[in-house]
Amino acid sequence: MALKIRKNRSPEPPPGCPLTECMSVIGGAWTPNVIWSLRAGPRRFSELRLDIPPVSPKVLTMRLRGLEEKGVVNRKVRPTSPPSVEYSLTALGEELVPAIEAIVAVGHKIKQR
Amino acid sequence: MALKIRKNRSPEPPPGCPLTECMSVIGGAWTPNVIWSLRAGPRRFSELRLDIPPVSPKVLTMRLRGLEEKGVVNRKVRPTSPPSVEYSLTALGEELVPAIEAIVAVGHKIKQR
DNA sequence: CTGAATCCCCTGCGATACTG
DNA sequence: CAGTATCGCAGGGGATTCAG
Repeated sequence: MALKIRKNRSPEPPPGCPLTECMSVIGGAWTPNVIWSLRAGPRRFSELRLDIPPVSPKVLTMRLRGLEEKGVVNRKVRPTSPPSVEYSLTALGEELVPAIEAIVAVGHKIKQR
Repeated sequence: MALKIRKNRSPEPPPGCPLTECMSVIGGAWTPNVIWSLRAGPRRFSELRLDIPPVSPKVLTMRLRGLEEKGVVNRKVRPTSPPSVEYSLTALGEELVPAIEAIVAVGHKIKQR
């Protein structure tokens, strides 16, 4: 009965390719903005929301969690009375700042047309 | 009547932001691979397909068209008997090679973990 | 050979409301 | 403050087929 087995379905380029590997890190919506914002120093959750107004808390959380588990950002919970959580770039996270900078630089060039 | 006008529906960060601007260029699936492939020199349609096997012709065309209209690649039709089209990076296109390189470099770092 | 046209599924993301 | 839960839609991208 025409049982199509499930065509490969590889929505993304082969994992293992460094290019793809990194794109999966910065590819999500708002991700570059988050990193860009963190680049200047540690930021709390709500501060990030202020830095990037249109992002919803859900997505911000998703990005932060994703980045955390990829070792790009640190999540430090401060046991204060009003809970506060501080996010910062790890060493690895710092590594991709230049990449983002390169992207921003090209962005300028593109805008100029 | 609580008519919330807003609802902006801005699936993407504000256009005008250079970061976003560039991400919209290299953000599509396979786009970085295409640029990466073109980096070494001009390539024809089918050559690109060989370079990036899993990409479908439809998507490849979409990417190429998108990149063309953003002034990143040149499309040169050769009026040969079997039609052949050559794609190459424009000056602007060359500009974003470093960005991709930076991304690839980070990709390596990430893989090493 | 280089695409254009179709179909269709899947995920990502937005919005909103609720909790510790 | 810092998230979590739920819902829903739109669009991106895969497969396949047709055309100049």
